[in-house]
Amino acid sequence: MPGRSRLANDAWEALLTAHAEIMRRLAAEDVWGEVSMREYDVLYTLSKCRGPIRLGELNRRVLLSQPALSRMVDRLVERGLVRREADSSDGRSVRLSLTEEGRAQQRQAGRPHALGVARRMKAALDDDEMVALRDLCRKLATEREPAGGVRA
Amino acid sequence: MPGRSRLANDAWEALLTAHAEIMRRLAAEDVWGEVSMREYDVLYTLSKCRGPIRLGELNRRVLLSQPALSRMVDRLVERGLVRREADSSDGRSVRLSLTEEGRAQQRQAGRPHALGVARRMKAALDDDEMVALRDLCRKLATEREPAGGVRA
DNA sequence: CTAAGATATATGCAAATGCATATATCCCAA
DNA sequence: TTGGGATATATGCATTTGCATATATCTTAG
Repeated sequence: MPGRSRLANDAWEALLTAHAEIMRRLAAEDVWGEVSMREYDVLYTLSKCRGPIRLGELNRRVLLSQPALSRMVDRLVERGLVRREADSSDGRSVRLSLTEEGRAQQRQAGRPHALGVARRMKAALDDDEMVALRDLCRKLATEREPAGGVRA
Repeated sequence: MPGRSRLANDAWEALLTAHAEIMRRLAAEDVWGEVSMREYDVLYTLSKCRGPIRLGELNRRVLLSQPALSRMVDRLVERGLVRREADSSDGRSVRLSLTEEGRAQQRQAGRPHALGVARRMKAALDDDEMVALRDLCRKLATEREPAGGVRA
């Protein structure tokens, strides 16, 4: 494997490892109380959106299959945390948003969660490093799908 | 939220987003054929180890609950990809390693997978950036658990 | 206007997952 | 040596997930 590809894979592996490591710790420590971590992910994503969004839109930001997400939304609606309304301009679509209760739950779980995240990040990295990490990850996530071929 | 904690959370969120984004693309594109992505993760982890390792050791590197991993190993053993032998020095423990078939499958899935990873990373980042990302992630993953308290 | 194909979400169902707990073994103090 | 507690892995069971596909709606060539 040429050095550059090697490096690319090492970087990806490091990202994977860091992700897994921290996820595990956050899952273990935080008081997720009412909502699971995955549910929190959905609530948090909705909380960041100005208005209602489509299921597919939500799905683009949450790492779950479309059917799994559809059902998770079912449960959250059932529990009164999410509102699911018809889209007047497109009969196939649904508009999803947080209820007040959902927003409250998101905040309640979010506070200690954010503290745990901050504690770990700050323990490992200084400000410049956090900025660098943030920007590199954003760049990575933003990058358009490079055109097809397997041509390394 | 103080600026530094804000920054910490932004960086973490960026990492999460990059992870989800790339994971989704890798899952969609790659020819995972026989093995699922999670199974590949296990096979890959085993392939990197010199000798056999314990289930707990494997579990430390794979983001799955211990019971889920135990059963995934069951299936991989069933399919002849992993060897599970008793540990002579500790009756509670098992020693896990790849079979030849398992190693072959790992390589077969690993090749195109690595190409896909490299293609995406290289499309988004230059060499210096990949080095920086790798090192930051390693630093993050390595950091010892900061002592308890919620004292931000 | 209509039928064929795209798009957005939901469902049936088998498989995988997590939580709680069981089982087997190890370690150590008394 | 023995009993109590730790440690490593496995099991029972309800829930969640993904895959394939169904359903409903939209879009557009003709």
